[in-house]
Amino acid sequence: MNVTDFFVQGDDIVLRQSELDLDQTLDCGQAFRWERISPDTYHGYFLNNELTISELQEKGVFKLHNVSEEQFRSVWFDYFDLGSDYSKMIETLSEDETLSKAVKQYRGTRILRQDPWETISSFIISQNNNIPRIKLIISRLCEHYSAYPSFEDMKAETVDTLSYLRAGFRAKYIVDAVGRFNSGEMTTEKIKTLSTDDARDELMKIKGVGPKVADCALLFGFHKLDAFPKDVWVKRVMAQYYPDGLPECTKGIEGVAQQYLFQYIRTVKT
DNA sequence: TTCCAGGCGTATC
DNA sequence: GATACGCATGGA
Repeated sequence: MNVTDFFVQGDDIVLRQSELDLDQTLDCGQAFRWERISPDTYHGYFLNNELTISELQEKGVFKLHNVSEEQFRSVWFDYFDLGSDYSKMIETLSEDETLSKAVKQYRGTRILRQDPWETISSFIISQNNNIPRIKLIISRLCEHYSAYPSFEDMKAETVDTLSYLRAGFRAKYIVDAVGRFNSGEMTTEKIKTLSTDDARDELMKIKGVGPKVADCALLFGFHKLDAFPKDVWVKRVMAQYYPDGLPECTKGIEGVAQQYLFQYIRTVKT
């Protein structure tokens, strides 16, 4: 059992969590608003909350700078999914040979509990795009609004008003999503209550949201761990290692397995 | 210059 | 249902 342990130190929170790797968690293509500002430190945002987090010399020990205990408990504990036991999931996934290699190499990957609207809109931007440019487009959006905008904030946006994003053909998809949530046709509260399959069907009503974007939103924004986004990289790993489908040990946590396989196939030497 | 990037809509069969 | 192709943009 892997337990999260923390204490207050001055204005900071010191966190002990052996199953957390900042690179694999904050710079792995699940979130687009984190920047590595030094080898051991990341700076970024969740909604209107800003955070600088460093790993200390002692591995598995982190400092969350200028964070109160209240803010840690109410925001960052959930965001980093610190209530889940990743060592147990890793043990289960390691029953498979390829996954055991991926897990060994990328241990400390966690599935962040991000904002539903932010992940829906971010992964619309992600389609047929590369990670540096996705981050650039999202940074332009956040700079424009001084924070990640809600769909209410974006109510009046059109393809033309979004042209500064340089998002290309994706701008019309963002406008479509904004419209559906603002009209009340779609609500994140309702999607939360649906099964993964029904939630995917619901999200795919948005123009520009297909199975991959929907599954990313479900995994990273709604924490549905059985969602399994198949991007170009995961399709490669499936063709190479799992032509007959995922192994039994991934059942129920396919999304966690996916994140390890995504990292693995992007760097494995063949 | 051509190819590619955490895909999807549309046309066609 | 499956397959082919175009799509905005910018870096390699």
